[in-house]
Amino acid sequence: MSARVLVIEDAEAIGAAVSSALRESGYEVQHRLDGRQLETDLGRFRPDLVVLDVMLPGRDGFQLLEVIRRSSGAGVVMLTARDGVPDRLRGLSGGADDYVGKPFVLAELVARVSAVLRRLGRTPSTVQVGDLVVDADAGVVMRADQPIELTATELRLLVYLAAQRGRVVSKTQILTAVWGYEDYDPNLVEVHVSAVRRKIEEHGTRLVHTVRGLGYVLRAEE
Amino acid sequence: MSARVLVIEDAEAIGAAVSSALRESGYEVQHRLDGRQLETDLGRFRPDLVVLDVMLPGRDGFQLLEVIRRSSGAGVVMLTARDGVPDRLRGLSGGADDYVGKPFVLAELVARVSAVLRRLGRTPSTVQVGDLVVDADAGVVMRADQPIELTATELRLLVYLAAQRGRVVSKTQILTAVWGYEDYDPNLVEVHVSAVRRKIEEHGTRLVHTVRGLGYVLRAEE
DNA sequence: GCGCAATCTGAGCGCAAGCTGAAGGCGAGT
DNA sequence: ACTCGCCTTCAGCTTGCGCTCAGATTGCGC
Repeated sequence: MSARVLVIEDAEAIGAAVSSALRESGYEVQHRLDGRQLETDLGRFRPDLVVLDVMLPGRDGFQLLEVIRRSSGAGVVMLTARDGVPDRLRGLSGGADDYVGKPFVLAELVARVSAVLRRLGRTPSTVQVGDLVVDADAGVVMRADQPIELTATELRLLVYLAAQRGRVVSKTQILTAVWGYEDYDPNLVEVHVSAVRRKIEEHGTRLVHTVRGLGYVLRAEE
Repeated sequence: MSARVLVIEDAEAIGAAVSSALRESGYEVQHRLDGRQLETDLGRFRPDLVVLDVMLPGRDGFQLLEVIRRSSGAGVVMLTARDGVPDRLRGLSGGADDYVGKPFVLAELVARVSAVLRRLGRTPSTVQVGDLVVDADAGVVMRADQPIELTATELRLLVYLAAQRGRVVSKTQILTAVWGYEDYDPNLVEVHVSAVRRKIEEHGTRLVHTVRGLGYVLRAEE
């Protein structure tokens, strides 16, 4: 069900932060400090996607990228230092599926990882909850076959809730996943949940349920 | 079975309180006043998680964090003074799995420790007792495949009982684990146990058993 | 069986959590 | 420069949770 992501990043700090952010988004994650056992990991862990730092001790990211391409169908998202054009071009021409320039916001990386996985078909692009269909790739939301117009933020919020459907997510989780914030402003989430509700529940039953003191769930029944 | 937690906190009082709260939640705990013998502890005690104060004599929390990351797979929860943004960011970018700002409620710390351990896969996320399923992560409780609506407090209480299933827990233990209270008000626990029972035992057998003079147990049979 | 302590539970109140309409500010497009 | 739409902040309102209390009930010790 949930996709496997291998993170290769020698900076402990970043690697750990990335790993836990991805875990919170529901992926199964393994973290390595270098690419030494890459071949073994590809065989054993069989990741659907690899998050790859460019600057690594031993073999660098581009060498590892080739290894991955040669022996696995995994997607690759590269972390390039300082969004420099040279690296960028090289990464793309080397066949990375996407790249993120450091420093980056965790939420952005998670979003790109999800996008690549969807493109590869490893993650369903559309989620259905009752008569609501959320197509994260196309950015389209339909309720009872009627298209619904959402703003960018509302869409990100709903996509996140859809990815976590059936599970209660706290406002803090939503804040970090959708906005990448660290500071806690519950009302910001409330306002946008309210907006989403107004649009998707206008002609139908309640889908975004409030769980007082805990957060929100996207769920059809009850 | 039970996870090992290493607490490094120079304030005796706080360290002792944290340790005993964690012990009451079923963890095996060791408490150190500084990080001098951290490497030894990591090797001998092999903690699954380290609760780390930021302000410490000798090496500070961030230095210790690096040591832990380098030589152990343990999770890390940091205690940052006064929830200040700088510390907070530094903690995250430093790769802590979570952080708790002082002053904090014991129950919150325990909850976060449990959450991190679950994420790391050291503790099962769902507990099953008879036909009752408690998924602490998703915040969902089911009885005989029927979802049950609990309030935040009721859920925390049930999650705690589920984590201790089969073991008799006293009202004091429940109070510190769920509320973080120091003062003893048995009725508070009784009221909420009553509420939980009403909801989860409405269409089924008794699960939360009273053990007069001792406390409560979550158990299927008898 | 009696008495007392432990436990249960219904009721009500206060307040924090959550909702939402309104307004300000900012960026994009014209 | 102006407009338009979106994001965010703010403030007042509503809701329902959690706590306290008190009377009922249970079970243990003698």
